[in-house]
Amino acid sequence: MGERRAQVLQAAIELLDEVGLDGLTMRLLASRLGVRAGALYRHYASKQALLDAMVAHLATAPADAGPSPDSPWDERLRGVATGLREVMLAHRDGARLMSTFHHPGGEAVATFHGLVATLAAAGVPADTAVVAMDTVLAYVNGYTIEEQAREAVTGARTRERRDRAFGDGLELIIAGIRGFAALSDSR
Amino acid sequence: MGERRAQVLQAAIELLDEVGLDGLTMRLLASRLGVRAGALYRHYASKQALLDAMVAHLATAPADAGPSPDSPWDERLRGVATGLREVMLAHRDGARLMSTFHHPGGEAVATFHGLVATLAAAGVPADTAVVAMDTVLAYVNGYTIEEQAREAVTGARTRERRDRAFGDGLELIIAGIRGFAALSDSR
DNA sequence: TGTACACGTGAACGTTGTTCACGTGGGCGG
DNA sequence: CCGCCCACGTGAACAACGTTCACGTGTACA
Repeated sequence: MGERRAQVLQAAIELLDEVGLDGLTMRLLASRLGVRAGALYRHYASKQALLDAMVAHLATAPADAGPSPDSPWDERLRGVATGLREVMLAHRDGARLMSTFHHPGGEAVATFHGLVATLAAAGVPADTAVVAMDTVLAYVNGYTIEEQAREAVTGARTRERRDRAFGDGLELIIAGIRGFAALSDSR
Repeated sequence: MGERRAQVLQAAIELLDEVGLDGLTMRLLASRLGVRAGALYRHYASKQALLDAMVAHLATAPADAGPSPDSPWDERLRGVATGLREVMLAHRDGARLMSTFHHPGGEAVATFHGLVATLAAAGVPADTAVVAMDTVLAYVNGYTIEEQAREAVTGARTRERRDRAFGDGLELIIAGIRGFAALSDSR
């Protein structure tokens, strides 16, 4: 059924990388498909619906490639954080796109709870584990949004420097979590 | 000179709180001032220029009310972080508004460097101090953007709960910083 | 008195998302 | 083979947006 629907979605994602979120207009997308703008509404009820579909597609694509099933909690946390940033950086205006989307996310909450459980098993109090996850997520979102906003203005730092800065901040948060874990665990 | 200019700015800020960033249109703002849309361009070259002015005005308004001039570093950090969040929460779509603005910010960089110096004086290595500030800022931005995005959809948690969650995450980061400070400081 | 200037008008331009009555062609059941 | 359905697309229009521009005002100052 939704074969054409998928083609529209893919074309939209490709166009996003070419012209950015602001340049992504229904008429331009239609012309890229050899079609008039009105035809797109056969497949998506609104532009927002299309954007939502794009986010859902981009977010669930590389859900795998995790660090490992049962590695130490800090390693898993690193994997989730860098993976989330990777997803956002993978496409132009990726962070801004994601932030326009409002959903708990079916698969996202699963890994979220899994990580919380892992933290708890490592000696972190349950409520602190939730706080830790929220903090890391907020950090990743905030860092990446600003990173991509800067990128659009001036090609400031190299990718390596940004990776390093991101990792340093992440390690700082992990150190903070470790402190709370140590409270109820003897080293 | 720019008397009318200031009136336009204030009306824009008031209108923002009423209709939100998406509802803030030049025509509506003009009608609020008993004027046609074209007249606004006598005072601001473009809508973006108006938005920039709004950000500049909102960001520099409550620059004072700091925690204290020479309190311990963690207390100052808390003050800056909660102050920044407060500024964003003070107006509807405040976080989104700020994120559309690209500037180092004259006064902002001053307090930034001041805080870095304070951290360094407290025993935190200079480069780690910079990382710490960047991390806190990214956290505050990320947390507040998502907080306000959620707020627009569903009136989820109460303000107190959100304050507490924000503070908990902040304490976690501060704990992480303290760990690095302890490395070169006894106790 | 006259001239400069700050301010506002009204109409238009181009672009955006979105709608709607209308076509068109292929596949499937009778 | 016929007829019908259905997915798909057209083309024109609508309302709203940011922005521009030639043209009017009044007030203040020389």
